[in-house]
Amino acid sequence: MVVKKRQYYGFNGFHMPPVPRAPRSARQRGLSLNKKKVEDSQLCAFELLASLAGKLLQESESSASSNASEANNQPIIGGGGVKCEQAEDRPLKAECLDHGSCRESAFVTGFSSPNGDQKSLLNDFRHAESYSILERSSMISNSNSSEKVGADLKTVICKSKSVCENFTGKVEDSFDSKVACDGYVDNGFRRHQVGDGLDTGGLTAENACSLKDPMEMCMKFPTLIKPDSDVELPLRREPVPNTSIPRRRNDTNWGMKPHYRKRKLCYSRESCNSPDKSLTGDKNGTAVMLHGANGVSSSVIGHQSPFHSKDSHVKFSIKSFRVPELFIEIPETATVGSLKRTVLEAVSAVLGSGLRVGVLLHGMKIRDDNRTLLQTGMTSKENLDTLGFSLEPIPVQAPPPLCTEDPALLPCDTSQLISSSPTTPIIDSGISDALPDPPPSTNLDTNTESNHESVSSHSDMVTDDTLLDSRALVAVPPINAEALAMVPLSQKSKRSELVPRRTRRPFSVSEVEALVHAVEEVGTGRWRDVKLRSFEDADHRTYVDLKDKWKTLVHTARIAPQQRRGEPVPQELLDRVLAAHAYWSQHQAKQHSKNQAAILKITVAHAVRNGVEDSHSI
DNA sequence: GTTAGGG
DNA sequence: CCCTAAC
Repeated sequence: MVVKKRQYYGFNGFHMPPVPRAPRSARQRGLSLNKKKVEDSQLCAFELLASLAGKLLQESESSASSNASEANNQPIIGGGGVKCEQAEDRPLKAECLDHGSCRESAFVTGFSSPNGDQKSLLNDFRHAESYSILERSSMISNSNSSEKVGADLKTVICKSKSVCENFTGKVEDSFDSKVACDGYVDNGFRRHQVGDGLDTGGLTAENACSLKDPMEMCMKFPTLIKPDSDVELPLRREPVPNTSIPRRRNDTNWGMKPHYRKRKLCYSRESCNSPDKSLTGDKNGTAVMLHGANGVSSSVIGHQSPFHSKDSHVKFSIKSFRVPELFIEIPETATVGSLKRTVLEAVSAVLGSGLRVGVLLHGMKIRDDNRTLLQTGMTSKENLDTLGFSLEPIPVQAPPPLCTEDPALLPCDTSQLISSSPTTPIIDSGISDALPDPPPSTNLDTNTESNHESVSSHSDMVTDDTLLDSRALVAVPPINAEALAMVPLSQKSKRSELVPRRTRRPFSVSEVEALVHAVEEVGTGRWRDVKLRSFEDADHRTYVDLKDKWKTLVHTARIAPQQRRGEPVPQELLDRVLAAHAYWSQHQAKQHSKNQAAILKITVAHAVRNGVEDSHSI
């Protein structure tokens, strides 16, 4: 199973950074290479949580009958995951059932080592307001440890009720969670919940342990987790504005960081590992957004419960949505408060402009709304892992320059999508980084992330996050679209309004004659000379006008007389036009000396022709 | 600023 | 005639 997972990630091209125990900094960078252990551990936590949650839900939902089979079959995507799930399932279920409320919320807080050294706790949370959170804190460190740990732990947060209920199969994702993590994980929140869970008597550590090896769980988890979801605006999230800032700094400590370079992988793993990642993800995500433009990817958790034969339902838990990128430029002297406001405004603008939801599977946007989940393959576990939702600005008028939203722009979309989607690895992050702005980051939030590493914390409000990430935050969508639209319009209007079209002044026969004569002498291609020679005093006749008139004269001469409009031009002049045009077309006219000769030739030719005719007539 | 062409 | 690209 693990292998699969890896492959999966591999597909993405990202390697999850291992994280488990090493200090974040170490992990993130150096360790990143070490995927296995760390990752696994991390993953496990999530997976466990997810799996547990999912199972609980499923069971609660489904009849008991399905359970056994499910456990076997359901393995989460990751092979390892499967086991965990299975093992876990029952215990969890039992727990849930006992409690009866499991579906409402299940939380797992600390996970311990597989061996049992570590403890894992599974808690039930019932507070509606609270969101269930799965953390793998213990893995990293003591759950008690506080914020940092929490941060690292970060993981999946769900709205307790809705989410939990929804969870069926696994829980994925997470990156996003960063926000969630921030908020909750830190501090008190986490503890609080934990405490609740314990008190509640929900799942206990024991249970958790029983579930399985944390390691395994972790392993699985990763698979579940999707990298793509980067940032998130957790729906649920409570605002924690004030705290947010401080936290972030803390977050940084947390160590999450972003690896933007591979956002996905980073996310996934990091997220698992630490909350930072989420932040990172944001950033990365942001970057991604830039590319893509649009949207917003969401961290989604999809659960599927294939087992239930009854009516198969696919459950999705959408933790958060990434906010479209916003670009914020603000003076260094601006206050943090103003920065927040600025970001908030930007975010509000984006959200307020109207959004539509996009569904991505395997990084591909599913545009056909008529397809069933089954048809799209969304019901399969594997696919679920790659499932993602995106918020896209509704194209208001002109499609934004970016490809962002418009589905029409496949490439862009794809890229974006891809980036967002966990499955596909994304490059953007790199780009974003590149773009970066060291400066901006510095200004804005230094803390946030000038380094990817430093993490921004999710803890902060979305806004905050946004800001942080912001180094490049731009609400691409609506704003750009409008702006774009505006530009063109304005331009058009300009011309008409500002510079009224000149009044039409048809050439008189005499003017035509003068023009023909001039062209015969200097040739075509020397309109300025023609102007000077024959229309010097005619201010309303520019050399461009003369050129255009010659063009029309040639055309007129070539068409049937009946087709000609306007004041009739003597055929004689039209003949001269054709003669001169033919001549100069072959001679490139340019030298005056030659011109003179040319003139003669032309004249002669013309005369000859006429003469011939005349002779005949005569 | 001119040319050359498309609109 | 306008608008632009290309000189």
